[in-house]
Amino acid sequence: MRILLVEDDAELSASIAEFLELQGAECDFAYTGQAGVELAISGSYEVILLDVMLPKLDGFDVCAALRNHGYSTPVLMLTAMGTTEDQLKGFRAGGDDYVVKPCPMPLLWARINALFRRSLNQQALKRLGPLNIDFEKRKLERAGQAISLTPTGWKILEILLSHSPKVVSRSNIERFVWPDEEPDQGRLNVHLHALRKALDQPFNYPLIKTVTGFGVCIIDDKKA
Amino acid sequence: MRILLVEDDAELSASIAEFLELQGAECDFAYTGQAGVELAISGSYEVILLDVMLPKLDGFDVCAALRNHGYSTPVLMLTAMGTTEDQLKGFRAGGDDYVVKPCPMPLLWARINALFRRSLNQQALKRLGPLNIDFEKRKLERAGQAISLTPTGWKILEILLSHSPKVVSRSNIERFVWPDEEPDQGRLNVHLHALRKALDQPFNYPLIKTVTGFGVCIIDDKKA
DNA sequence: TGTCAGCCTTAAGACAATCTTAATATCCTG
DNA sequence: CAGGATATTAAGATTGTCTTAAGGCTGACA
Repeated sequence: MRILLVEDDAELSASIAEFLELQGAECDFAYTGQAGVELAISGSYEVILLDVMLPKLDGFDVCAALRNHGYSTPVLMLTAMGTTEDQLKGFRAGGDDYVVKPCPMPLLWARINALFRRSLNQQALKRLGPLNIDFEKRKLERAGQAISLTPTGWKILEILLSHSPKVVSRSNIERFVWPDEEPDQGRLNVHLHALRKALDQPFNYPLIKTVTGFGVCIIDDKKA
Repeated sequence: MRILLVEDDAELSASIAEFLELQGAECDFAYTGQAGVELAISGSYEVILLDVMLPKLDGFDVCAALRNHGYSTPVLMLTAMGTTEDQLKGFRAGGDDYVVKPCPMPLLWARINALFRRSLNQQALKRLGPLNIDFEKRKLERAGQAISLTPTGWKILEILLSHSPKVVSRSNIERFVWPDEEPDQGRLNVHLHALRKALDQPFNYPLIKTVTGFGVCIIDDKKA
């Protein structure tokens, strides 16, 4: 998971980043609101952590700026203040969640994951080539033909779709499907195989491709 | 990874270097800002650690000087001061990150790696002459024709591109591709050859050139 | 409470891609 | 032209991925 951390206190920033990277996230920094906006627009982050108290452009401004630019990346507001008014202000600016510093790291991580999960699910209805996906109803069709998946199959499909057409590493899939467990590629391989059996095998060309050494991706591409 | 450490406290310098070398990095020293600038310009370092408090030319000056010379090597500022103003000053001079001393070595190492990784990813250079490179999709085209690479091939291409048009020494390539292993030019030659076979051989002129005694580089230049 | 179906995990072996080694050839530089 | 540096090739080792099957777990339901 790629996270953008916008926080002017370098020390705090460092300790948060250290923790996030320990969890396997990739963390970029911005130390000013200005830089935050620029990075958020250029880079592709899955979640943005945004300190409220920043010089000049504060967290609210950054968030509002992003939303005005049409960016919907989930934003988690970080702040030392805990009053209701501030919270409301944060949400009015388009923040998706709100955490009061200092907060225990595991809590922060949980909130980040919740946000990420939610943002993925917002793609209730999706299409990819011959695929029709409805995450809410858990209905899936390829070329008009219904396909049924197991819960794990859905999760794998979910993360593959959300990154398509990029390659997703096996370890990222694992972290997404089994967030609190030891990595174990064995089972992932089995589930991947099951997913392919349901999604690709009955049809004329595969959507799920493996890129040896890097991971897998889902693309609608008859050749590749 | 080659790191330049610019720090006037010889004792601190030594202890940092000891740790870095334990992690497999190669560490050069400068004890004055002056020497730091010269080394940074002559040698090719992947990351520069820069103490802020230096006699005469201080860290900010060194960093600014480098940027003015067109050098974009990532700079990690080291300092005992932790105020917001100092941080801002560091960043305005073009520093990429900021660590407050004393900081735990593993944290320092994490930041160095994060910087390094980011600098590689910032290859906005997704193109080089007839080459189209997409690291996220792991897709590569030359003159519109798809080329597939092995993981090692990608890594070599990555470091060549990130230094282009400069020559990259074989030992630097090795350190990048096999960070925790003994150097062994044998295999590097084999992989280089494979890369050329995929990238150059099927086409009318080579992009990868060897500069005997110094290393190799990737340039789009039909003559040279 | 016992049974069953669906799902998940483990394990083992097959297969494929990639890597390394090593032996030999060729190229450069002084 | 000699010697080191680089290139080439092929075989064998290693690692990554796929496939299958058996057994375990869990929740629904009688």
